[in-house]
Amino acid sequence: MDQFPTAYDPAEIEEKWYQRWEQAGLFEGGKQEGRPPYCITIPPPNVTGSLHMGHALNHTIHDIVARYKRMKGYDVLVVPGTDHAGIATQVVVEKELAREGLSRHQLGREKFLERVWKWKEEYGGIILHQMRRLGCSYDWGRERFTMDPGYERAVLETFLRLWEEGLIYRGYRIVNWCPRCLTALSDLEVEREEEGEPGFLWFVRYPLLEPVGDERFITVATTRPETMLGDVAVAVHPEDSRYRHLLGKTAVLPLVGRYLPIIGDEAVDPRFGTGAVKVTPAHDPADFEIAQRKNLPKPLVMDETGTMINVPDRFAGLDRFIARQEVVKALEEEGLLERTEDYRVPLGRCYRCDTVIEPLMSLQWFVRMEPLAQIALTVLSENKIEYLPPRFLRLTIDWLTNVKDWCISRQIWWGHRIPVWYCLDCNAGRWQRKRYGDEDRYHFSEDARPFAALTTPLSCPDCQGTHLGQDPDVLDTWFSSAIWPHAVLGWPQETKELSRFYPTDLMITDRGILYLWVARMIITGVKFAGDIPFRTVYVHPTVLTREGRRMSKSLGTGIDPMDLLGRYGADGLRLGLIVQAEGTQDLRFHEERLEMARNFGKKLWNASRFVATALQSGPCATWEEALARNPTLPEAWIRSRWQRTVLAVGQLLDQNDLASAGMTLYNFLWDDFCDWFVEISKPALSDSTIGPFYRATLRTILDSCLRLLHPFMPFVTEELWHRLHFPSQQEPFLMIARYPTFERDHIDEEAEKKMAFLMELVRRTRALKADLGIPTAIIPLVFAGDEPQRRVLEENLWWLRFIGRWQEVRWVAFGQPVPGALSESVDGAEVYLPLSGLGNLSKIRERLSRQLSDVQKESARTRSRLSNPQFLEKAPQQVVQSLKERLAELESSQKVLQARLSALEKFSSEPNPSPS
RNA sequence: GGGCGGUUAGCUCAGAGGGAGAGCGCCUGCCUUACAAGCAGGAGGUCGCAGGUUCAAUUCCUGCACCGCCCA
Repeated sequence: MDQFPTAYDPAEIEEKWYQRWEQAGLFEGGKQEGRPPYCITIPPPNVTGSLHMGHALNHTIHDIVARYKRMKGYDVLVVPGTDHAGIATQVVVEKELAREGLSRHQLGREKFLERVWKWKEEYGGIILHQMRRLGCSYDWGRERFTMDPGYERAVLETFLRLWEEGLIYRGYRIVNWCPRCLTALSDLEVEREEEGEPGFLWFVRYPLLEPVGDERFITVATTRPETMLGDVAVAVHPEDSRYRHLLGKTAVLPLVGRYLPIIGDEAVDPRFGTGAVKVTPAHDPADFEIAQRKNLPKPLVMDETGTMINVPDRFAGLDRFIARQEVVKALEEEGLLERTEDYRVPLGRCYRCDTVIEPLMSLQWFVRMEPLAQIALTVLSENKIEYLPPRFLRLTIDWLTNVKDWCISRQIWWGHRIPVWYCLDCNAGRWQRKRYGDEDRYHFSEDARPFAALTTPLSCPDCQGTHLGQDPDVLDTWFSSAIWPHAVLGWPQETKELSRFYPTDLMITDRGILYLWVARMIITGVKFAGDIPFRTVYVHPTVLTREGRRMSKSLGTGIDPMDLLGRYGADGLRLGLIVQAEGTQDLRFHEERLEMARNFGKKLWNASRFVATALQSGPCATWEEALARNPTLPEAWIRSRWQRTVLAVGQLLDQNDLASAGMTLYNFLWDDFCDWFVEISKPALSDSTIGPFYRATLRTILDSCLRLLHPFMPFVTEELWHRLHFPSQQEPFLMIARYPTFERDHIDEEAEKKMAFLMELVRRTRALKADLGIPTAIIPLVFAGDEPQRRVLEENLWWLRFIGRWQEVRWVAFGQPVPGALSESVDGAEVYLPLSGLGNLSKIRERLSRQLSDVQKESARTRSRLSNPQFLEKAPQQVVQSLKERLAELESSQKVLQARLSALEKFSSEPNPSPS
């Protein structure tokens, strides 16, 4: 055997085994036709990203499941990949350019895209590399990127099919607009402070065209006064008695002079401000809706850069925030500003550049969602997809039921360009060319006639003209990730991957993208790939800080998992993270759990080192020989406990309760195996009769536990498995060894009961000695018990003596006084510690009194319950019976405790008791 | 405003209609020949509050409070 180092260095072995696994092709899926397929496609992270704690947990789960299924005999395929992350990536490269004093417009679209690709080739692999360090056993040969040529084909195909069904349209809507990135953003790309940001609420008087009684104004409140220049109405709640008499009257827009009808609309919140609001359809989503309902015009007063347009000269060309100040100043001058209040303004900010988002009406492409949502609702209502935890199914159904149309266009360059063209001749007058720096951007008006094509068309299908202009927009990144599971398997081609691995089995994700991503995958999967994309959606907890706050780089609350990995090893990070991910709770990350996991790795290492040494210390029986023989009690016990662990871990993993599975292994290995069986085996190993069989048991159970634990801690288990050279090693790697299966024959309740008795005996005598302050002393023992107890004690004295530090054991009959001794009772048996000298008795007295009072309280409670006639009548007989038995036990132990206490008094009055 | 989740030991969390659990932390004693990242022993909780159902509620129901998330 190689030298077995006393210390265990994760860094070295992790690197080594990952390379060997990969070289041996163990990560590759789809190579074992004879086995049932099991497939997961990972949620593709942003190509610009690096691993954060959420990813670390997500991929720990992925890999535990993948390794478990592989060892269970599945042909496992995990497809990794990255998402091109349109805006995020574009911004990163733009920043790089800015450092060179360049802008993307100076470069031009094509050159800029070349730069982004170059950047992607250089840095885009970082996050996948970090997954490798975590130990992820993914099929790297099948890595996909959402802008790969094949994938792009699938994206365009999807667009075209939706187009042909008339599910894609173009129109004016309010979108989240970033005036710096010059693009629309999805809700997910907008960050909002829960409480809003500090700002003001301005109360502005709008003069009435004709006074109504004494009233000459209607006052509206607004947080964005500059947008008033685009007002088309004043609205109040139709039931609002304060304003009912003004409905149908006309106000005059200050600074502009436009006439504004005063209208009633249910959407107005009477509690906001004065209850009267200005209606600015092109710059507010709620106002847009009102304008739709009431057929009002929607004038734009701001362009895409946030500059004021179509406004009086005084404000034209001003930036929106300057314009705000100017408008307020002008209102003051005209005496129309009633007052100003401090106010928390609900603002959105661009998640990439932090610019304040402008709700802006703009011409965008949309997917008509209602008919598509129906597809998903059908499969969900048929329970074809299991959600864990199940409540997320209902939330998804709710979302789909009230789904809104999906804005899929983005005004950026990096992404899948929308495959739509316009004939410049046929659409003469419906387009204009605008210059942004060096960029020519075509703007096609709403009534321009587009056509879609999979590849760049050469001529107009109508006039055969060749002056074509492509729509400048690219698709929302989520449009391409919505087809991820079937697209990575080769769709639209009918690949053998698709037929073998689709539908996939598991989608592991955070709840944050349940709607924007998971629900959409279900839609496209069913619609285009003909079946659900995955059978189970596993929603794992969100990783929070120890204080329960979100982890984010900008808040400075983020923790770098790679740093943790360096300090605790990949195994420590994995186990330490997964045991925190219990239930449906969010996970408040505690580094202490990583410490626990790392200590456990060390414990496992040392236990294995012990077993290795033990195997060298004498002959080892084969497992078959060990089974053929009548086992000693500790052997029968540990086998039984071991099999219960095998059973529990398997069941827990099948239920995706990875945290409990991990802790079950932790507890068995640490408590039962290390603390008891390894200790018991020490005296056994030097015995030539049973030594060989103990070696066999140590070896077999350790082998089994390394297998059980491998999905959680792949590196250290693989290393140890090779160091120990188990005879069971038919496979070249633990990673592909067979996962243990439950063997009922080893379950031995009798042995467990007997061992529980002996273990308790050991614990009680140890506690007694600890209370006396002589924990390590080797002392004699007197025992009074029934025949079976006496027999089991006698048969096991060889190790009990060692483990309990008992000198000798003497037998007495029940009730026979043992002078000068302290006693404890276990299961009705009495054990006495005759003492030659006095330790400190106060602790014992304290403990006895506490126990006595506990028992007294408990028996009083039990007695009163048993004296309740209704309880006796209505409760199940079983319950009544067990309570009666319990009362008897309590009463007898009460007597024993009392006797022991009074003996103690006597004991302390004899200064020098001599052991009898 | 609507919906959902949570409230159990100092911390993080399991649990179950009839005797309160784990890990970490804490206290005490130990370098006992696998392991001090360890071993042994120990302390610590009217299970958020108020009602209700039940022979029996920390567990089921209702309301409330507080924390968090999602949607508007």
